[in-house]
Amino acid sequence: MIDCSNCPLRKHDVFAAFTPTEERFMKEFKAGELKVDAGSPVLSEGAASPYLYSVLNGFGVRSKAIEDGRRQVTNFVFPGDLIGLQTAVMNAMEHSVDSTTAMTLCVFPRERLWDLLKNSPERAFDMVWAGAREESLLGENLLSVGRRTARERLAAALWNIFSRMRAIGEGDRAHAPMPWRQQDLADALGLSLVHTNKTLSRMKDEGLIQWSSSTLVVEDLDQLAAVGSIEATPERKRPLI
Amino acid sequence: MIDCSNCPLRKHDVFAAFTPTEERFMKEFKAGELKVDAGSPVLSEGAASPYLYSVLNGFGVRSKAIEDGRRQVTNFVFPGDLIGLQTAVMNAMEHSVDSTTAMTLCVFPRERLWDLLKNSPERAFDMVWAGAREESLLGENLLSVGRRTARERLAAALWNIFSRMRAIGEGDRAHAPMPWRQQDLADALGLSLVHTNKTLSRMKDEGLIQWSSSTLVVEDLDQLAAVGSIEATPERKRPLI
DNA sequence: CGAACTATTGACACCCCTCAAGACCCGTGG
DNA sequence: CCACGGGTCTTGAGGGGTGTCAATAGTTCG
Repeated sequence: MIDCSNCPLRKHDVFAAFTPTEERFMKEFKAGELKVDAGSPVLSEGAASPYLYSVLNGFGVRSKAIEDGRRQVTNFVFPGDLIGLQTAVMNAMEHSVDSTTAMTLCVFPRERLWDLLKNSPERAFDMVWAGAREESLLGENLLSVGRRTARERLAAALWNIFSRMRAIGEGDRAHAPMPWRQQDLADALGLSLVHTNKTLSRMKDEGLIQWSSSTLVVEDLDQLAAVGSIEATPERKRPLI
Repeated sequence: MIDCSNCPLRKHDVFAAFTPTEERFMKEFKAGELKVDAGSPVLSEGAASPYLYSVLNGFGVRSKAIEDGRRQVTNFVFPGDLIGLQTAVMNAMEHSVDSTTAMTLCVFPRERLWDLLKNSPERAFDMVWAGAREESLLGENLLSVGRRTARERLAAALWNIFSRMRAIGEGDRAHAPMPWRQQDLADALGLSLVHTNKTLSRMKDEGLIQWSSSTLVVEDLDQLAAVGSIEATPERKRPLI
């Protein structure tokens, strides 16, 4: 039942397994696992949560909303992501997290965070790392939404999703799972659903991508990166310290 | 010369002064101070820096750029902000930081970060907090750029700037310094300079705001928040742990 | 087989961008 | 003191990218 193999709290050296001491420590920190169905809320904007989660498997979205219903998804959630850092460290969540597929989460009690920081500088580093990485992804998304055309945004977003899927070992050279709806993409890119759909159609017609039955097919990743005006840098896996 | 009074690395309890031990520790961590002129680069996207900075005074912007020159400012930089967390924890900066006014920065050597995390869980918490806060600000900005109209974006951005100025003790009830150019605002909001200017003019005509000679005047902050479709929540100052 | 959700497509409107020119502001040097 | 120059702000005209509305088709699941 207790499984730490996919826990993001070991970014200090992503290739290093936990030492026996660390493993024992982490198992003690872990409170259990949580399974949620597809399309369920995990954490809600404005709420405080006594728990902090890491994603063992499944996909989701982080999003923020305006009262009148407008929604912005700020990032896509992948296995290995940390959820609830904000609620752990501030008073409340500043964004919501919802599952897109069924997910299973690793549960950590927030009140033990202090012990973690005190007793394990490696884990402290990991959490700083996780925060910095999230900030970096948000910045990239902000650049897209603020300064790229619809076509570029879509290309960049699909490239990123493809890249992150590959990084967690999903899909193969040209294929990747694509669990999100067009509406989620539109909300992530600051576009309307209709325009997202039309732009996607055009990209399909051009043979740039294929997307059906929750699978994304990209023959030429570099071309996609070029269309998206992004430099195709793979995920940095190995922090320095 | 060594002054830690405005250092963000004490968010654990923002009202608590450093203990003598902590003070000694931080002074030892600090490598010196750096003064930069207005309009100078501090840290560049893609570069690694051996230093981490905190802002003692002055203002700046964080920004990302596309090769063809398009620029997105991701956040405004205020005194008390931490700069270079990404370079400290990942391999390189994912965004640039430039000074808007003259700034003086507190310099910390990156290679001593590990000691900091190991010896001071309070500081570790502070850094996690700083990262989470930055993420929260970016998320708010992303929501604006993706889902708000030009008018709303401007109102929200000015409200936020006003609010952050007040939080650091600048300005008074209705006045606040406004060091940035319209171009910076436009780049932060994903708008063109021209449209930013026209929308601002309209807001001035309506008496919603005044802005001249680097000073922002807002008589009715709540009205501004309403126009921006934001809930006027003040900065959270007191994290829980 | 129906219900609910998701994707697709067309028509039309408008918000915002681009281009372009001029005004203002301010430091520098003759 | 005034001319000059660069940066910033302002204003107008016109075009295009994207949003909204609305209706239909396709898909999934009970």
